[in-house]
Amino acid sequence: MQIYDSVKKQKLPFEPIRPRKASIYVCGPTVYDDAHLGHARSSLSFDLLARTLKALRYEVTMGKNFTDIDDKIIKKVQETGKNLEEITTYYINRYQEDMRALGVTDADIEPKATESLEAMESMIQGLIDKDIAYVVSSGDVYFDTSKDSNYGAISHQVGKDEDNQSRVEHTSEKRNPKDFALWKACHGDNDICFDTKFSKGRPGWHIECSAMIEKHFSHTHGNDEYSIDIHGGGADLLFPHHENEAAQSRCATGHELAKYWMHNGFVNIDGEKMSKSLGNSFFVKDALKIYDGEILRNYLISVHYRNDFNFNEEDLLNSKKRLDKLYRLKKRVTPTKASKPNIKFHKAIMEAMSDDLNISKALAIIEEMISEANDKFDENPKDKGLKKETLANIEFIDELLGFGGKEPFSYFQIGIDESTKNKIESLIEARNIAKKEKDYAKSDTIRDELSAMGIAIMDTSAGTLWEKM
RNA sequence: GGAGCCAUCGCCAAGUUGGUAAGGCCGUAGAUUGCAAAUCUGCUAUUCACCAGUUCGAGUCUGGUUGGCUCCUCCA
Repeated sequence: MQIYDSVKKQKLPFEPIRPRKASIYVCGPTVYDDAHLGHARSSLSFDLLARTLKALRYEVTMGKNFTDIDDKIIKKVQETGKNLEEITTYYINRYQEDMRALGVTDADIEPKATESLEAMESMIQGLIDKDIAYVVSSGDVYFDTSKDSNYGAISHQVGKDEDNQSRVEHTSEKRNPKDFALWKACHGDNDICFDTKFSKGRPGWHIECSAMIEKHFSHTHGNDEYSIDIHGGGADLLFPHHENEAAQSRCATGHELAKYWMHNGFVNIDGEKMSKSLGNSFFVKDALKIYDGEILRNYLISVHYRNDFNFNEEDLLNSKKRLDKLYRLKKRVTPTKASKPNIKFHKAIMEAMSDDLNISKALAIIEEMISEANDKFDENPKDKGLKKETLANIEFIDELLGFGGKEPFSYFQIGIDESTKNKIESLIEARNIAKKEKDYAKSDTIRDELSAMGIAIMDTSAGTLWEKM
């Protein structure tokens, strides 16, 4: 397995800390709103990574956090009058609903920040004791970046000159402009805070990941050089979030946070960055109202995870056509029992995915498999051995890439109710009778009627089949 | 001001340590079909934004130009 390490900026062979084991931690969402397509893509990228590692027989432990204490959540609490837990539970549930609809496998560990406050407190206290962190008069606790000689190793973008036009706000009590908050003291009565030895307040954004990784993963790795194998997240998190995480953990624990760092690219909508200010945020929930989760998944994983993704309907439809082809092939082999996937096919796909998740190559290999199988079935529609193997191929695709797992006839009938189905069936029957009597005018009229209903039909050796267009 | 990324057929998009351009969509010609649809077959980039260099050889390396984009502030 080769993965691209965005810190070392090169593809590296994956050599886990512990043989045959892979620990992955991905930065999850801050739960103050519904998940948008960007969350989906990040989730999907690392889902693909975990699936690939599992297929390579690694024992994968996947962790993904929920940031459930944060300024924006508090703002929501104040706006709605609901309490913190009501809000975060609501959005966590909705997030999980969405990700499951997209076929994302649940993480093994899904820690919440509010459940890890002791771990954060002790990590911060440790840093204060070492004089790497300091408490200012307001009660805020800052990390002293000048105490970490490796600060900047992750993002490579910490300049030596302090007089650059950085947009970091200058707080007079900070020792260095780059210092960041580990703990924010509470402000006013409406604030939500927790008591600690240093002050009443709440955690800064970066500390939670460090603390949660330490809490949930460190015991599995003991005194190794690294806490976890792979740390992932969106490309925007590289700086400052991951830089700061790495610095805290390094200074608090004496070992590096992660052996490999991976970052996924952004989702743009019709060429524009998705953002609230542009009014083009696309929530997964809204997308799911229009498109089936499997179709969305298939589309969102079709571009390499490191590239930016430009979401638009034309490409989505293109991607859906590719999925349709897979399911039409599945129709041709249904019903049958799967045997074993074709060895060459299996190997080729695994090789592609082992190369830093080369999904484009994998998809191309699938296209070849589909067209080869169709070709053979055109010659011999009853090739039992091939049917079993083809089904096994498709099941393998489903397990590794997470699509193609539906019953093929129902795939083409998503969103059509029973009574419509019955109507379609009887129209097809009437058309077949007309065809038998060579009354083509009538049979064509019926076909037009069906197509007006959005139903396409196809006469095959196995009878007349229909699909939702 | 600083750090970094990208530019391959009408569209989406691969391209390993440099060796002579995957795949899909669209289009088109044919097989099949009562006609369609589905399926299959053929065709569809002497060329990789531009310029210069290294090399026997460069989409792939180096330098420069142009054009997009991201981060440095909450952000997947």
